[in-house]
Amino acid sequence: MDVVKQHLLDHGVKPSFQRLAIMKYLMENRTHPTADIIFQDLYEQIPTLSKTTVYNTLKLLTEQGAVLTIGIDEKNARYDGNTEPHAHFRCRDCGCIHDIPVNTANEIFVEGIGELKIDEVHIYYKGYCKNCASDKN
Amino acid sequence: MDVVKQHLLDHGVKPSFQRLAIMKYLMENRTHPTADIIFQDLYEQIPTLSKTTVYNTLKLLTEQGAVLTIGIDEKNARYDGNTEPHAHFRCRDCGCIHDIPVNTANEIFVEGIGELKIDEVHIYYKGYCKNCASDKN
DNA sequence: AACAGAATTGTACTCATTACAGATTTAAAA
DNA sequence: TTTTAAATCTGTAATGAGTACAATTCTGTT
Repeated sequence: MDVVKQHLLDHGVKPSFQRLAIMKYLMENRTHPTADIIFQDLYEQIPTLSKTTVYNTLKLLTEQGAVLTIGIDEKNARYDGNTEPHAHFRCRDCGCIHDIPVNTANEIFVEGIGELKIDEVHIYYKGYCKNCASDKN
Repeated sequence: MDVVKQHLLDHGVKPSFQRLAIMKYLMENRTHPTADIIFQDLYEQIPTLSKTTVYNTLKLLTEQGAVLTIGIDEKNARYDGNTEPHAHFRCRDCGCIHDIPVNTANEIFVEGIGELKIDEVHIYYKGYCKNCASDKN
């Protein structure tokens, strides 16, 4: 069966036309897009798509764990179809976002957390990417 | 000399009346407040204070490394007068934010970052605080 | 086919943050 | 001390991501 459809079903999300399109987009585009970029791109193929649906769907997918919402960009939320544990880097100059292979799952076991019930960890790196760092000589 | 004034000078910030008030507030209130909360509280003592000044000052202080801007809350930016390396926790229920004693400075040395020049790391934990976890029984 | 509930759509709205231009303060020169 | 320019601060208006909501469409079931 379709990988995208199966992914939604695995996370208890009924695979509607729009949900499939958005999930497929995130699985094929590992660019950590904003909701608006997803909307713009999909709107070309699906002219009946509403921006509200994109927001609603991304919220649902995040709640069900089918998608990761990333808060590394102060301006907009970014979305990631890769839910395997990993960290993120963002360039201060060009704003590009890269995956960083850190097993964030290990980070959940922390000293000195008292009685906090931690269930999620986000690690955000900031700095300059290869291109932007070389621009600065 | 005044600790607050010295802190600003150490970070190359000219210690104006407003800047001192905002920096002092952040050093005395380790509650990770929003810009609006800072404004509300200081406005009682300084009725001439402008919200724009609070935003401008927090931006300046962050750029100069005198203050940390925290992105753990999707709604608003939070500010922290403690610039020593540490991580943050936010409760999904009540929204409270706690410091977590993790030496984020160590996290800067990561495998597989390619040629990225990393200069800052943020670690955000999410879950339920002691009070909110017990409410759920 | 008819109905009920779920999903989608479009518009109006909220509200954190920023832009901007005018007023005020600072600090140093004359 | 007065002058002057730069820095800082202020208030209002604008921006723009995200949400509320009510109307519409779709889905699956009797």
